[in-house]
Amino acid sequence: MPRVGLTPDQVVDHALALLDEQGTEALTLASVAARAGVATPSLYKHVSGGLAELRRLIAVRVTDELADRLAEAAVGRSGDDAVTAVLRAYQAYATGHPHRYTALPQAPQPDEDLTRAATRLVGVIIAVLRGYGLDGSEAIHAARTVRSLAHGFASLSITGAFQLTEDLTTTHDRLVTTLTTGLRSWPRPA
Amino acid sequence: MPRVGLTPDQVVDHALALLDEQGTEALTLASVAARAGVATPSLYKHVSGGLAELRRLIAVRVTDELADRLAEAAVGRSGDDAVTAVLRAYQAYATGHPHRYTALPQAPQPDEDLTRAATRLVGVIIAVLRGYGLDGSEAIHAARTVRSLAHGFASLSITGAFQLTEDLTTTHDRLVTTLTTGLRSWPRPA
DNA sequence: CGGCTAAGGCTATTAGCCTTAGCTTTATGG
DNA sequence: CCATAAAGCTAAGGCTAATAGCCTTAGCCG
Repeated sequence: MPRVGLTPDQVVDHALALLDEQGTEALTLASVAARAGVATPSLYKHVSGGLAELRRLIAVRVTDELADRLAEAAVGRSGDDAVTAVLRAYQAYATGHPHRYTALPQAPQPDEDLTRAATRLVGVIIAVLRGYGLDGSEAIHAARTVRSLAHGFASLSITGAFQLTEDLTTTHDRLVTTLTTGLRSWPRPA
Repeated sequence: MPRVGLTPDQVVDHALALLDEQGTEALTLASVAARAGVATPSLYKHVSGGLAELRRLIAVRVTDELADRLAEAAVGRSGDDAVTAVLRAYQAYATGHPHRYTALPQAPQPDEDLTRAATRLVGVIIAVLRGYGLDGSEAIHAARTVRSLAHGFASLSITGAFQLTEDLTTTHDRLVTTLTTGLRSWPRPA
């Protein structure tokens, strides 16, 4: 039994590869173990919480990835330009890695690492909103609106909920315009 | 073995009750069968496709319910008033039946009944959009935007993705305003 | 260099799930 | 009254996650 030399990060790597290739259904400890060249119970040496923890680790990793993409898209831009770029990056990530994106919201209990990653993601949005003069509570409400639009469109388009033949890119453009218009006229506290 | 006299609809009833009470994890054929007073394999007499079909039937039922609520909310209203009422009804249904709502998007393959129910739901939105003079392709894009916002906010709020203390109702109000503003200035084909 | 310890593998086992096969009973219609 | 179809059952197979306990490797420390 040659030692494979697995680490938690490598386990997550294998899990993400399986997720990308075969979807959420195929993500089982058995399949991850097979891919890592190890018996199923051996995974518990690295991911002691079993499947639940693996899913948590995946959510953290994916949230971090997404936050990276949004941060990259925002750099060097401001205002409508920044919001547009961030929303496009969001949608590009979601459609480019549909199974990863779908695996995101299944992390139930509030976890410290996940909270940190999510906070970073929200931070990017909040930063972009400063270009509209928004901060404090109104920036929070605006950021939630941004996330709702981005997530809703991503989620619905991934699951194939938009059945008609109209171009999705056009829909996304309209959606972005709606958002930027709303942000420009966002209520300012007195 | 006294005959229970089960029907597919009753199986779905029991499944929904379990879903409401104990969440998605607890929705198994075994638990549904126990609740119906029947051995697990007997369910296949009514839901021949097993768990997959049961989930499909649930999605159809929930989509129909949601469409009903939206239609009720829209009746007798128009314009911003109608959009506001529809979005509030949407969010009220989602938060009132979080597990049902979460069970919605897992229906993978395009099913005839599900398509019919979803079409009815979209129809309510399209009808409301006529109050803004929207029809044709632009109405489709606008309806997708409406769904994205409604679904995104519902999904994120149900899963607890909004962690800060700011009032969710206020966020929803802002979100609705953003949407109505966008609809009023929606691009009209020449 | 010897030995101890901890980590990373393994097999075996349990419990629970979905699903199929085949039998038995009930209810119903002719 | 009987035949048949529907609706229940038990049994069994194959999958999953998870736990328990054993063995071996690697590395460190005296």
